[in-house]
Amino acid sequence: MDKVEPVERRRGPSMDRRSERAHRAVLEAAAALFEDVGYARLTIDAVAARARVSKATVYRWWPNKAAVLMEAFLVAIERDVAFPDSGSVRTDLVEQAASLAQVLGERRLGMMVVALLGEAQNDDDLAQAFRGGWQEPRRAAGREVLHRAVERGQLRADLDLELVLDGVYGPVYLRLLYRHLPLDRSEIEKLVDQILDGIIAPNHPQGDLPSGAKSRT
Amino acid sequence: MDKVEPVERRRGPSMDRRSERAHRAVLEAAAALFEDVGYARLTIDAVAARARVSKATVYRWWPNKAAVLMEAFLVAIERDVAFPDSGSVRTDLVEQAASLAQVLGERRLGMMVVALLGEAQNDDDLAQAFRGGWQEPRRAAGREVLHRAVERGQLRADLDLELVLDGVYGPVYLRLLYRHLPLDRSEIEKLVDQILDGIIAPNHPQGDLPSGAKSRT
Amino acid sequence: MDKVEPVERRRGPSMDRRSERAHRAVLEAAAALFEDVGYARLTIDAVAARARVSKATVYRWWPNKAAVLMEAFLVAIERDVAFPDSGSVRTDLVEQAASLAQVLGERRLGMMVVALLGEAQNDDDLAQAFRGGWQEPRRAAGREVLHRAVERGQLRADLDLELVLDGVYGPVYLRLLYRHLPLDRSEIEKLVDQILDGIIAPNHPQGDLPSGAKSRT
Amino acid sequence: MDKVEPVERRRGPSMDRRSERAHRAVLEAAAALFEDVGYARLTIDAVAARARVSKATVYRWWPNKAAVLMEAFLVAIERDVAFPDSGSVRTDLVEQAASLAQVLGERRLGMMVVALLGEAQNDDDLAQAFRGGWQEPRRAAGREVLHRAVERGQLRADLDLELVLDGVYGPVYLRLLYRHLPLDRSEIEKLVDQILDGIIAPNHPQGDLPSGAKSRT
DNA sequence: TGTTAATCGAGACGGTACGTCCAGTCTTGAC
DNA sequence: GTCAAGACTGGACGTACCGTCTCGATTAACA
Repeated sequence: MDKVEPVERRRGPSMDRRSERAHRAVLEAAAALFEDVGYARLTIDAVAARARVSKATVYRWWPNKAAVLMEAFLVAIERDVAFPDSGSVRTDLVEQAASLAQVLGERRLGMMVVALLGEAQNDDDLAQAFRGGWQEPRRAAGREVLHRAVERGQLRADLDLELVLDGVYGPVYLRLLYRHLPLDRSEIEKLVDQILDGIIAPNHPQGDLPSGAKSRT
Repeated sequence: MDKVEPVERRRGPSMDRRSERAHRAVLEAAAALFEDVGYARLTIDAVAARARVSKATVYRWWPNKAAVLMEAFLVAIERDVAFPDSGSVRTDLVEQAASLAQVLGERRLGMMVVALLGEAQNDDDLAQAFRGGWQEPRRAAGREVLHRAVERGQLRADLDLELVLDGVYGPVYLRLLYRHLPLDRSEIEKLVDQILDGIIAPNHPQGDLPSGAKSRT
Repeated sequence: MDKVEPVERRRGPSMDRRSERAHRAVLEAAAALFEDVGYARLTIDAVAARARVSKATVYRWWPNKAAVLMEAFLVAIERDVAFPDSGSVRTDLVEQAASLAQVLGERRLGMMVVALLGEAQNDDDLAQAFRGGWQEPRRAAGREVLHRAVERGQLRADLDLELVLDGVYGPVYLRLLYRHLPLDRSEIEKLVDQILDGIIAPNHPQGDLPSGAKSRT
Repeated sequence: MDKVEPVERRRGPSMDRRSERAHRAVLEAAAALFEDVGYARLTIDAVAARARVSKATVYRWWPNKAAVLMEAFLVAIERDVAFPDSGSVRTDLVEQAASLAQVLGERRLGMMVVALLGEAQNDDDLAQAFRGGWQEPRRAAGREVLHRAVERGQLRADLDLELVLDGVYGPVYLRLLYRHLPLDRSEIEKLVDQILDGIIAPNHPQGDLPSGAKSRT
């Protein structure tokens, strides 16, 4: 991901002239304030004040606080995308799940994701920016890892890769957003093992095994 | 679950008698308005007006709109908890995942979950009510299913059941809250199969199999 | 004038319940601030702050700052209307002109009149309130004085009383609003004499005397 | 009045060349917009936009919108000054009052006078420009007329000419700015007659006639 | 004729106030 | 004695202008 190009930014011949300083200051202020007070109590007034920028300037470049926060989030995480290729699916998946867990596990970023997810339910522009800037690049990386593993014969050929991706990322999200239990490195390894190997007891006659599984014993 | 007893509800001597109509009307109004305008634009004023109740009455029984919505959510879903016991893990897990998908897939309820999840990040009372009224009962049912399967020898004995629960519920949440892809019955079945059986190719020499898996070949 | 009934005040069954304290405080604050900073720099924010009232309360009862100021003005001057009846037109007119001069000559009130006059050019509600609350009562008093004088035979019977009123009040306004020259009591007396007696030289053959005047020599 | 030389105009070496088009365009735009929206809603932004001139250019030549409007007003009326000398005071005064009434009676110009009068209350530069560019030339013309009439013996020698000027102009202002009654040519003639001849009934014993008047019967 | 400094348009900037909306508290009058 | 009705303070909203400030682009007078 070379450059975040937020959907809500108006483009024009003279856009470049706009104050880079103001732009950065707003994003930093938004991130800092978000950490202090959370999304609901975050106000554009406060962001503008902390960034020593006028409110009008904020509204000139972003349509609402969700958009500001989205860009702040994307800036904060954009360097973290990883396309590992160790030759081992297991290692690569652990790597990716851990990278995701690192972002979501950081209090500030995790809360941002929930907040943005909430807003995106009612804001298509936001949803699109979220998907394009955050979700899809990560899934693309995961898809790549899985694809290579299938080609190497490490994974079954008949997999629905999207479903596998959900199988890996879903539990990470769930743990870190509900925060019902911690998710450290060793848990992530257990999770990946579980996904790779399945959970059924070996050598046990299962009355209802699916075709793929049946052939395995 | 006989009765939802929301933590945030203040109790008083005459509460049960006088407020019954008002109480119900508020929850109905909140649910209806939420559907129309979403969480952010839902106002206590509007709820009170629609319920033909004074704002003071709303504040007498709930501390804020998140609490109102939480109770409305819990009322709306409480009949849906399922403790299936078909004798087959696969069937039971599909049943439970489908039950969850049904709730989250219903536009109104799914949005409520995200909204409440967002609010709960900064509101411990809310988080507790959410866990106690929604999340934990469902996990308990799932845990029960898994426990029985382990006892029957259908699942491996060394499993971390919490991690398995996350493995089942996580993907369902992910799909339905990000809405990147649909999740119908057949997808749910594929998901459960995938979890049960794992995804590694059979008979393929995996250089990095975990200990548990290694012993299986 | 028993009661000022500002046009912009919404009437309803529960209007009387509104906080008398807030109402008074707003008018006082508006008058005080007007004196300090003038009309253009008078802000509703400042009025609300000084009155220790929320901005919403101001806007609940008045549509804009001109309306607030109008009511403040009417409250400030309403006790000053005079219906003198000394038996002498001259005395009565001097009395009334002096009363007007006293209001307009007071820096704060004079400036209010100009400001309100300016706003009233583009605001019919305001113009009507201004006429009804300020201008017309005073003209009515003047009309009464003139009418009695005509009946007593002190003034010519063929006068256009409205024009006479303009002849008396006009110069007072002009002096006090342009402030080109002062207007003290003795000037007012000279003015009234001038109006009563005219300015033509006695016994001088005027080639163009009007009919009424001609018969006078 | 050869040339309007507004106090607020900054002069520079090459001003006359470059700015001519812009200068005129601004004044025209200001006048046109004033007519449309009135003083309060007239904005420099709008003036600049309509004149196809940058805001900076407006501020380069005028300190504020009042100054722009003042110059627009002076440009609009400067050709209207009249120094009539018909030999008859009555005719000359009617002429001058009518000339004033023509300006004030034109909706746009009348509103400008009120607006400028209002602003001038708190802006000495403006007040001075108003007096020098509008008020005083007209009064000078009136003073001249009165002076000649006194010299010819048509008016009493003991008059306070300033008070007489106020007596003529004041009513015209009052009528046209309050707009309580129209003021056409015949009304103006009646007004001048009234001022010249006075309003007291001839041959009526006035108990309180002033000295000048007493000697007249 | 080509250089250069003044002036221009465009419009972003930090501010201030606008007028609206809602949160959450409090008062009143009717039932 | 409760409740609806709704006024209240407080404070954020998003908008509109203010007056200042870069920017290039244009231009007119001088080199």
